[in-house]
Amino acid sequence: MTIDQTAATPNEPSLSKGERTRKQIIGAALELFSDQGYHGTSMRQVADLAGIALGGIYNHFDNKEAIFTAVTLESHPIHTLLPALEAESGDTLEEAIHQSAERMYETLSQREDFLNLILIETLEFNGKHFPDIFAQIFPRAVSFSKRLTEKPGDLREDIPLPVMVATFIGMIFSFFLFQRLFGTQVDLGEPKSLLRQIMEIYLHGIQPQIGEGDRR
Amino acid sequence: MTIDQTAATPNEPSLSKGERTRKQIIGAALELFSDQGYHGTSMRQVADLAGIALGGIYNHFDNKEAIFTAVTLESHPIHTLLPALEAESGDTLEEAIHQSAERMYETLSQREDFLNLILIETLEFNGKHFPDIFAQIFPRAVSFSKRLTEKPGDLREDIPLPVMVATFIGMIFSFFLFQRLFGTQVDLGEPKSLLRQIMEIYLHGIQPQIGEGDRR
DNA sequence: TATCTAAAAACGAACGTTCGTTCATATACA
DNA sequence: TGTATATGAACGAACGTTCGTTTTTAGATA
Repeated sequence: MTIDQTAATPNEPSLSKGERTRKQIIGAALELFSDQGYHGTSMRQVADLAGIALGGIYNHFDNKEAIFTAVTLESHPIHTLLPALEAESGDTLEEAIHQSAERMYETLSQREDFLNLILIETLEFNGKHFPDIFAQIFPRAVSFSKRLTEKPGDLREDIPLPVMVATFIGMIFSFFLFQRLFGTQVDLGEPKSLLRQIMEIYLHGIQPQIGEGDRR
Repeated sequence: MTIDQTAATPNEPSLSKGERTRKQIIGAALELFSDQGYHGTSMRQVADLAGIALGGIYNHFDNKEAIFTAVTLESHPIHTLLPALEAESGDTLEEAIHQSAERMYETLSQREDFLNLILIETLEFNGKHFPDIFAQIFPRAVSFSKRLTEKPGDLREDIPLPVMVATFIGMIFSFFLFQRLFGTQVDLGEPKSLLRQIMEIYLHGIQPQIGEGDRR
């Protein structure tokens, strides 16, 4: 296959027409799937929102599930979340944790679809695509945890590092889930201070039980 | 396909015929919904699994959503979970937390459907039925937290009690979610000891930072 | 206990609709 | 001009629901 050059393209997008439509379809699908679930979304809805005729979708995707797979792998909001987890910040362990949590919060609250896509994956696909997603997450989570251990502030030795990282992610996750489930029913205060309190609970468990010299 | 009822509802002669089939329908629906989601489950599947003709369902329910509502309110696994949360145990705060978590773990691991139903509720119904469910949970969670404060072992004063309880529930919840998502990908050790470690993280956040005990 | 009977429940074909997908055809682009 | 893309009607299957009918149930009568 020859690589089409077309260096004289006047328009700014280096994307071909087909690639642009493809991205439109993925964008529409992401929005609809995360809103109504996979089985609750029809191809006609995707076509309408993407501004394309129904049949045209099949010029870009073999079938409905191929669209979901593409959304999962190419446009999954996890990609916007990971940088938030990774970004360097905080001199001490406590600062790093709090700031990491806060960044994840800010990112996640702008991407409601993130939680939804994970739920779809779990519920409607039984985690079918998770190995692929996980392959992207894992190395970065490892590097995040490595960086943690380099901060001043000791970690408990009776709890493995991966468990600590998983618990951190899990707490942030359940923070959002809880708000979604019971947010209108029970008042736990302003989100940001709630998250800080939760991270306080997390923090003082991953430090030695009897205080090392650190003071916050 | 296979007609298997009687696992949860044996042929109880005290119930009228109609009530028995109604329970069969709810049981089949619970299983199917939690497996494939709401939109992913057809009335024919429900009828088959319940061992009843398609049309017969409508002698007991107005429509499909009425079945889901009935599952939510009458047969929701939350009802098997709450007693586990409540059961009295442990003399100290630490014992009570660990044992409560362990009981919830044992209950939840026998009811995979619990997590699923909550996900369906969140994703496909946007939490429509949660006010009703929450009304059942709330008083019991309050009494649980009250009992916590009566155990020997102090609680931090800079974090509200409801936040502590919500975090506890959230951590157990995310413990299951994490296993579901990444259980086959990452090894965090045997579930029971993992849960203990997570609860260790939780515990040493809700106690005073430097262990001096005076309160209440 | 045996018989009768109205209501409840079960049945499965059929309805109208919507589903995912295909197709022949038209248009746009390189 | 030839290929990629767009179109929307059409397809068969599956969807939730309805319907007329038959069977079962449970209480009243005897």
